[in-house]
Amino acid sequence: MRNMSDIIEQYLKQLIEESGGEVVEIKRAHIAEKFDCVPSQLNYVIKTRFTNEHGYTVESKRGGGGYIRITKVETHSKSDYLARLKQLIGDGISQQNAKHIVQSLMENEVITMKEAKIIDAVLERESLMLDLPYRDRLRANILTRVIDVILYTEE
Amino acid sequence: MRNMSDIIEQYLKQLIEESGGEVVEIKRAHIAEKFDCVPSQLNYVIKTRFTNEHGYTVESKRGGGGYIRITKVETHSKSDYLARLKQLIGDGISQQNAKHIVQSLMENEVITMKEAKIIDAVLERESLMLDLPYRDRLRANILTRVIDVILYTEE
DNA sequence: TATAATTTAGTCAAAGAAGGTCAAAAGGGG
DNA sequence: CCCCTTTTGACCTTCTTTGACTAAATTATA
Repeated sequence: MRNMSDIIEQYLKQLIEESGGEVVEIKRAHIAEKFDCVPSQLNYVIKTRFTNEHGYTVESKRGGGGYIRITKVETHSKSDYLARLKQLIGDGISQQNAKHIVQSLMENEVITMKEAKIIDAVLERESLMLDLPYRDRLRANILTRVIDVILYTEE
Repeated sequence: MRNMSDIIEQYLKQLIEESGGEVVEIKRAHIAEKFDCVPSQLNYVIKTRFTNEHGYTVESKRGGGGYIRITKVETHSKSDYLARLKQLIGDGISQQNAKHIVQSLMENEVITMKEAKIIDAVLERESLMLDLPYRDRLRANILTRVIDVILYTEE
């Protein structure tokens, strides 16, 4: 791991793993102290690596007994999971968020790495040949249809 | 060796060799300092000597903890065939012809049925949201890039 | 009980740390 | 000499780190 944010990301994922793979609750200041960084770095890590597109939900509470709770979104029902992704995509999506979704699909073993690479390649801005905001609309349209294919394809 | 670029090329290949022959990860600024050249010379070396055609894949990340990773990939055994398909596609292709190409890829076991369905879905006119003749150009562009991924993806 | 103090977490923008691009200048081989 | 390759540097984009300021909950106090 090359930087603090990556290290913290790994640490949090490990905590989730250890606690049954579903959820983890932390104290921001405590983690910050453990890794000798400012508390707001935790917010940065969460905002860039534990988004909905990545398949996580984050809740928190301030004040005494405050916490940050990161929950891994349930993906056991494939159709629910894919429906949720379609909702996230909506009618426009950035390349970055699309990549996060594809990554999530792969981590949840809905697609293979090769399939992920193919889909990623399709969704790159250089592939789509359009300017914003049309490009994000096109990307959303394509990705949604790909997800439908995945949903209706027996393996 | 007569020039800096050749020397750096050899050095990087040696690094790959030493690390098991597959991959090397460098810091651009660090290598530049070692060879006393400007950092962008590394980009030149990579762009001219570590391309896909040369059998390498390059990834990188900016910011703190950034890196450049060069991976040696085995080019696909069916590369002649894939090159021919790319030529066939040119800079425009109909949905029907695209389907034929995807079918051919599957029959030649270059892609699986699921991969074929995904690619087909991407290339349908309803996915591409454009009117002719732009749609056929977009389809050609996407399919060409997909073939490149297949070409340079380890199986 | 209302208010003040304390304890958490959130936001945002600036600074820092890489790598990328592009085009001009410099070299070298025919 | 001419053309192609290499070298160089100014400027750009992306990602990370940091800290000042803000907001919300809880706890202590008048």
